[in-house]
Amino acid sequence: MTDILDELQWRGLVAQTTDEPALRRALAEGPLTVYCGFDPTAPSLHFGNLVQLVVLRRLQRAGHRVICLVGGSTGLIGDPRPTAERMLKTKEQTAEWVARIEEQVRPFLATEGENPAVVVNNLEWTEGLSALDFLRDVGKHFRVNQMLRKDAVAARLASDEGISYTEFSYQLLQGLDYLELYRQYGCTLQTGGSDQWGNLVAGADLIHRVEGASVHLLTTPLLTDSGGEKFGKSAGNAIWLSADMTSPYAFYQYWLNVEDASVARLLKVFTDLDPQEVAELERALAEEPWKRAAHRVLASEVTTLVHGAEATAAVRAASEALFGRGDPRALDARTLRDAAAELPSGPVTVGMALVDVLVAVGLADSRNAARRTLGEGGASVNGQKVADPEATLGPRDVLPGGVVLLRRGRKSLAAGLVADAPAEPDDVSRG
RNA sequence: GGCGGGUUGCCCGAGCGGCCAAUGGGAGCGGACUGUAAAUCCGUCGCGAAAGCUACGAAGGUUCGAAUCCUUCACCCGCCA
Repeated sequence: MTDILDELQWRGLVAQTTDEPALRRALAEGPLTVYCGFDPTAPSLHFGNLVQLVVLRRLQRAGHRVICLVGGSTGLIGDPRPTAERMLKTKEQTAEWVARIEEQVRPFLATEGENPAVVVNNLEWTEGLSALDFLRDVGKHFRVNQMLRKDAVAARLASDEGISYTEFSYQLLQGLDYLELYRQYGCTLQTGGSDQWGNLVAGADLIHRVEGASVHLLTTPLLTDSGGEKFGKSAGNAIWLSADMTSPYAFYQYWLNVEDASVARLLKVFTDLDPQEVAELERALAEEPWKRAAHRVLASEVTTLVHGAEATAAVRAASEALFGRGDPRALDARTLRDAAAELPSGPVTVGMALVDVLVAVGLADSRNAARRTLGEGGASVNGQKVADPEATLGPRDVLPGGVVLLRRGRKSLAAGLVADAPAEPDDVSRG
């Protein structure tokens, strides 16, 4: 599989492209310069951005020049969402997030060596642009009729929320980015999620009008599960790439728990496994689903990509210790402490009501919720179900290492940490 | 600038003086079934042990009593200019 476009297609990463034969030819003929933009809508990139990062990564490996654009200016405006107007963030806030994202993106791309990826910020060419120049030089090339056709814009016009002029203008800014990168770097391919198609086209059209050149576009499909839900949410929260927002443990667990029906697809998208290897894992999944071999590979590979091999090893060890069939009370202090370090945790004390313990370690949002969980038989201490809402933490619940393993439901684990583990003669921690 | 409509819990959306912590759906959470999967079924879903407190865009007011009525403000939508 030498053709990069073929590979991207096989991996399920191509939703739409401009003139496909032309794009294929251009990719084959020599290094192309490609860019993808990331707007700073949060202090970290998330699951959805990871798809774009792996596309860039593959293109770079195939020998193409990669530009990663961080939207210091577009982030100040906001890409219209179909549902509702965004809240404007302060310029300081945006600048801070831009800085974080610029750093976050680097490990995914080779930024040194013979074909280094370039990271740019579109504020560079928009900050000094006057409103008049913008309207004359950029605005004049856009037809409102066409802008109205963009899905998100159309949805907003149809809703009772409407759309501000600010957000309506977004596509001009993004279009300008492509033109700028075309001029500065000879960039002729832009990639993005399929929901970005309208924005990408805006740039390609602008280049066509202003420079008379035809440039390429490629979008990736939205990844959804068998219920049609977007991937990348866990319990309603986004899966972030930043370890402080989604811990490596939670990240690994997310992938490990992906529904069977989607594992093969995700392996193709996010790992470098070849068709044989994927087929092999698919067979393993069909024949011995309980072993979750494909899930394990997926979770390990992606966690390694995002958090590195070391973090992955720690998280795998913790997962295996905690979800092994054995009784957690049989684990030694060191294993317990290492595992606990990967979990959400909180300080607890002997004698504390279990209700408070669940809140302290973050397994319940309120004491009411904790009580409910207990009443529903959904909580366990060190693997033993506890259904009594009045229960308290006893000295015997403290495992070696001063750790108490709390579980809510099937798979939400947390660790209670006893500050001064009461000296249990035989097995208490060595520090 | 004028006239009319709107702002309800995570989301959608009912309620239009007490029976409303607020119908219904979705999401979420827990249980059963399993494989830390999917589908399905059941339960649950503001905070508080309770008294009670906080909540229906914001602030005031009327009333024994307001999400529901009045006033002002903010924001959104539509039509007219």
